[in-house]
Amino acid sequence: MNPARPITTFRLGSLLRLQKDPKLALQLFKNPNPEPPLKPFRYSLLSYDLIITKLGRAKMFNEMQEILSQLKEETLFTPKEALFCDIINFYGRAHLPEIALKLFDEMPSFRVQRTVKSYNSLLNVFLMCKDFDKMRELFVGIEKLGKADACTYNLLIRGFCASGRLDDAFKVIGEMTNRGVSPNVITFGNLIYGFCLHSRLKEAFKLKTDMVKIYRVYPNAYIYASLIKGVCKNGDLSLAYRLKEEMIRNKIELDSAIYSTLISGLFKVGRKEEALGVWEDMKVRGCKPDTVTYNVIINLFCKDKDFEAAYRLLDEMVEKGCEPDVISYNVILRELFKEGKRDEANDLFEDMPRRGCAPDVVSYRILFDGFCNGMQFKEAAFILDEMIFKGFVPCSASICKFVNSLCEGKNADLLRLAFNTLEKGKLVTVDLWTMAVAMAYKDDKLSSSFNLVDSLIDDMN
DNA sequence: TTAGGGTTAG
Repeated sequence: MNPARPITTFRLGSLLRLQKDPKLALQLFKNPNPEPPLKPFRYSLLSYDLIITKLGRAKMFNEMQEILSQLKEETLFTPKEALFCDIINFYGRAHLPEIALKLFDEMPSFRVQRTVKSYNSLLNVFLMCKDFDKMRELFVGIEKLGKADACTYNLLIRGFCASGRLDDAFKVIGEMTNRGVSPNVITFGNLIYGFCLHSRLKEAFKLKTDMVKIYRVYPNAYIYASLIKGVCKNGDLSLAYRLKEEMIRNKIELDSAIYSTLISGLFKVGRKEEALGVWEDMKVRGCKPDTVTYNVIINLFCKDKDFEAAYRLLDEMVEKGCEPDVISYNVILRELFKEGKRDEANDLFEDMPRRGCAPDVVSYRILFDGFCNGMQFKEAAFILDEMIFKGFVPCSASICKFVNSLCEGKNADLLRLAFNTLEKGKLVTVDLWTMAVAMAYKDDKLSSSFNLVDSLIDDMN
């Protein structure tokens, strides 16, 4: 960097935009010029927006709070409400609803006027966290801020659907129209999605008719996707095809979601060739497959034990700039284990970070269960330790099975190691203790068994 | 980025 050219307010914005690493971006923000400045650096609102959203996306909340405190002291400009919507959303995704609420309450001290937009963002946080009581409580309090809009009611509908209260969800339409808010295509989409999810297809289709007849709102691709998935789950593939034809007739674009649903539905009922036909048709019609579509096809080849084809698809995704995600890998990992290709699976798992994809809780569970089923308990213990260290938890049934196997195999060393690991994750239950103690007593060498129990207890303390 | 669909498995 040329020291003769100090970084200006404007240039900091451009540099922040380019810096992908949030830590480096923060460094740059805090110290734009290495030389001690003659006068304090003047930040732009854009720089604040960029650094705060970068830190929020990276879940670097302490650092983000620090910048927010600094922003609060700026008097030359007032931040936009949209920035606070973003931050509230970041806290929601991190399952920190109380902090989101606190920030919402503090907005006026940033000289930001709260409207129904930030209120809806907050409502969405409690929806994400499945705190439906709190949603209801917030909804009752909205009058203080303004009028609930369609988005507010749509969030409420999702809350009811998520808690299985479909009839209450349906009643929201009446409530909103009574208050002069018109239901929109998202309102009907949410309801149809809920009905389809609970296999109440008749009501879903009735709503699709009524939304047009009564409200003059027309179904879009989102709604067709829910319906197609619903009828596929029911095994009615001909109806799924008819819905697709109806979309073409109504000039609704067949997007990748529609194709993913159809291909997946066809494959699940054993119509593999037809599924591959739709996959070809999709490409012929110029609809670009995305990560989800590729995942559906990868799943198809994996279930067919054609791992070479699955790997080829992973490469094709990278070539086409459509990055494989954790599901792409989990699909392959699961099938590799099912086929007993545990070494190959482990290699792929270990290669994931290099390929730019961090394993998630599902990946770890696949490995842990896979090694247990293959009686590779040492490897299972190793994965267990790694996953618990990362804050992921195995299924309780898997832990039980694992401990049971170690007991049956009288594998005292691994058992001690496993208890140690499980304790770190606070996962040792009474059942597991009972199993270990029973094993100790069953052993004819009673004295050494007491030693085992003692050492298990010692390790805990 | 105020709200919605489709893929793993459970």
